[in-house]
Amino acid sequence: MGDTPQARRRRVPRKEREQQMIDVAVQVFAKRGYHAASVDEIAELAGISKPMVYLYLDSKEGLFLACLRREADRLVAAFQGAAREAAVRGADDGSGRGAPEVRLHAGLLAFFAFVAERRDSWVVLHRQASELSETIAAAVAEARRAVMAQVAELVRAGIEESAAAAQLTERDADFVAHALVGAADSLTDWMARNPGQSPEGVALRLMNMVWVGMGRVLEGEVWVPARG
Amino acid sequence: MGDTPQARRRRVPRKEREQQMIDVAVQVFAKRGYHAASVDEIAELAGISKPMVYLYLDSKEGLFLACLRREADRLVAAFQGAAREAAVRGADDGSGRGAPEVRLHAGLLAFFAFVAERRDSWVVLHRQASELSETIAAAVAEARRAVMAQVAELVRAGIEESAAAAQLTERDADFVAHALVGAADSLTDWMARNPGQSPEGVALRLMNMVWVGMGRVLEGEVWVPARG
Amino acid sequence: MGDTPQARRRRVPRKEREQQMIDVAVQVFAKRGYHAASVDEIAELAGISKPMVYLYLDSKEGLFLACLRREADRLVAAFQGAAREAAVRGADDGSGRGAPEVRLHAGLLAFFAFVAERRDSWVVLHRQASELSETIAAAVAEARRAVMAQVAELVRAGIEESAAAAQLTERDADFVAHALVGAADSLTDWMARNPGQSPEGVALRLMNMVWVGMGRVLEGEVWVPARG
Amino acid sequence: MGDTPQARRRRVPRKEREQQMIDVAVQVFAKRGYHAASVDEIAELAGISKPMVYLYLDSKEGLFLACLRREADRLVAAFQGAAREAAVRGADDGSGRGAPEVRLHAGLLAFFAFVAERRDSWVVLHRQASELSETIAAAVAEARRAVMAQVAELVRAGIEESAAAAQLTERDADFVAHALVGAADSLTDWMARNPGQSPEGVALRLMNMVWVGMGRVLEGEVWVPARG
DNA sequence: GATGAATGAGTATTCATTCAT
DNA sequence: GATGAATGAATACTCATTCAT
Repeated sequence: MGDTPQARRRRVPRKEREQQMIDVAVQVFAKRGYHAASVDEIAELAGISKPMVYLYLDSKEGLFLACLRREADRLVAAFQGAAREAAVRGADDGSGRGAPEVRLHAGLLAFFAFVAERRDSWVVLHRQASELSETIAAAVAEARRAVMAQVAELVRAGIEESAAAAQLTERDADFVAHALVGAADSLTDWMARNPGQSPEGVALRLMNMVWVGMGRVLEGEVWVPARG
Repeated sequence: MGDTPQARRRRVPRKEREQQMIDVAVQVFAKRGYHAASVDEIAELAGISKPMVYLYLDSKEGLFLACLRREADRLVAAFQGAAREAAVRGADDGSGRGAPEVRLHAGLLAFFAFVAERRDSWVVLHRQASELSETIAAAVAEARRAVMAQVAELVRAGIEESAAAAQLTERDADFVAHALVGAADSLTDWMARNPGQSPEGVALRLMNMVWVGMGRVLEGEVWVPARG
Repeated sequence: MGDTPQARRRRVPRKEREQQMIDVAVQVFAKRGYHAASVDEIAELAGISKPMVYLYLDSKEGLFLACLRREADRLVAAFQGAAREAAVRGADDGSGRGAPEVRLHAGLLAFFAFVAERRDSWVVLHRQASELSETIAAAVAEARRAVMAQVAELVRAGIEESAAAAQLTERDADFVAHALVGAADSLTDWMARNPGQSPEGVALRLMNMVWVGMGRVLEGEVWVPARG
Repeated sequence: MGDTPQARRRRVPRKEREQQMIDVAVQVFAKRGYHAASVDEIAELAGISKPMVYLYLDSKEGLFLACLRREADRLVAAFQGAAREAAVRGADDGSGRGAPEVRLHAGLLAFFAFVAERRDSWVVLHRQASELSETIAAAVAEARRAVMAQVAELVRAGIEESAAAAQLTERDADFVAHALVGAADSLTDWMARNPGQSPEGVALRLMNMVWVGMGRVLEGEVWVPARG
């Protein structure tokens, strides 16, 4: 009659159960998207019954929000933690805190590391995209690739004209294209929030920021983080 | 009692009806997201019955793909058209075609104009995000804003150190933050596609491209499109 | 106001509910045919909601298959049980088992008893015919009757020539006609499975089996089951 | 502008069009069953538009009835024609008409020939069975086979006891089993129409008719049609 | 703390049938 | 004689959510 330690433990404390649920839910939401994810599947994978989910997290929405909050906190903590640490390390430069770009670089680094390690968390935070059927997702990906290809080609052309061209690869052009397209996409939101701004203004600003930067880099100007 | 010409006509030719359906569908998909959009609503708003949708576009998926294709074609055409036109205009510089950055700038401009004019199309193409309930969408927006705020603060700090600081506003920092975050997000895909790349490498590249560019701009280096 | 014990209970164990569903489904499928039967109707008659049907039996097809299996098992069990019992009873004839014809007779008897008692089960097992509207069903029945009438007439003519005619009625001719037509119909499948067989061969075999048998019977040869 | 003779003729006379439709409809109804057959498919295969079907045959039901009637007439005509012809040929035996069994045999022969040649017609007339999905059809076939196998085994056992066993094959037992099962199935209707009859009575009658006949045949009594 | 049993409300999809030309 | 355009009505199936134990 006695439950062995290996048996799925009954009567697990609330906090622990909640974390189990959220762990599973992050995976499922990332894999299927919010709508397509079913509470049934999450409950089953978590090894508990549906009513528990509702008892602890209230609703599907509550469950998703819990995922969102936990992962967002983790990401922010990683970013902030890294930036602060860099500040502390840089504090001996006399300014009392690290240079902004050092902190920014540390934050970006933490971000990319987070995403590399916890893809699911990032997907839940930023893209509930896979809602879409495979057919549709493929069409979307194709459309995106077409845009990317055009941009990449222009970038490549720009690079070729530079003296440093030889050292630069296809992959570099691709990198710049991704950054550019991502920036443009995101600036879309900035435009929506700043109604007075004309497309002309936005395009010009973006060109200045990215193209000039790229040009400097090609001319040999390089930014490197100070030794930690 | 007479039907005005504007009254919803009966017995419209197939091609025309299809465009009507797609027009409406783009709006609804943009507003609700793929899953939450119901064929019922689309049919009703289009002033026709559901079977017509299925007769002409085959399925909900078919309908969405039709939207996707039409809008993607329009966007690509706008981008490409602008870039080519710029190339033609620039042909007298002796190179036989416009400089790459001129063409890129024209393309970006066309892109931002497209998005400004046809928000729905862009949402359908790129973000079926609003799948999410208002509550969730708000939480997502909040999370994003938190990230944005941190980045923007670092950017502002960087700007402040520059001599040109006085001329630069809150809005400029926000612009850079959006561009940076968007680029970082997008580079997430680039990382996934280039498995060897370390987060360190990506962060460094991004810093170089954006920060150096920003620095140059702050120092007065400005890129301007040639007079058309 | 008090619930009688007979009142439809809530929260019935799964196995029991499944049997209730199948009971109702057999009736409805028999009455309406597979396509015309609606899961809605079955659920309502069973006093439960549709999702329960899908939860327990998976799909309309699954529901039908469950009916099919249960009734087929019952029929086979009845046939087999009767045949075996006859074998046991006849074991004292020295052969160690009953004569084949005794067992066959017992099986046939069980079959006819089963069909007489559980018409619905038989209809589900063998004829999902009532798919057809009343009008069509009537036309089909009429066509069948026409065939039957012709055959019956020939049988009657055959009987009349025999000495024993006086004792034989209209009903007997009808019996033979039904047996003959049913046999012919079924042999249609046998033909399909034995491609080499010519219609001539089949017709001849059937005549030999039935007509000769009928002739012997008319001449007074009678088979009777041994006293049980 | 002139229509070539090969082009699908427009303006075909009504009777001809009707026959075209019925030809196609018989095929489709046989292949899909009544419900699963769609007027769309029939119209398309017939090379005309749906409204024509409704103009000429009134409704799906009307279309099916037209098929039913035409094929039933053909079958009855074949059966009757053969029987009459046999009667005429046998008229010189002095009775003024052929012996009943000769006519019956001729009719059966015509029937099996009809079914062999026009499977679709027979399916429409007698079995709208394929309404069922493949999965279900397979389960039904399996159930039927199980019954058939049991019966066939008893038949085989009966045959083995006979002196003539050596000459008889597996296929013969199968033939008898098909005839028996078909007869039993059909007698099910006879029972329903003759309420007083007990299962016992029916089983006994059937045994007498078939088993005795089989026994005679095994003992060498053979019926052969007179030379035509 | 935990769950098997149960459902209301909705959604995509299909099809026979008719109208306007 | 012939058809493209259009629809009302129905149906299988799903899912978040809640009771009763």
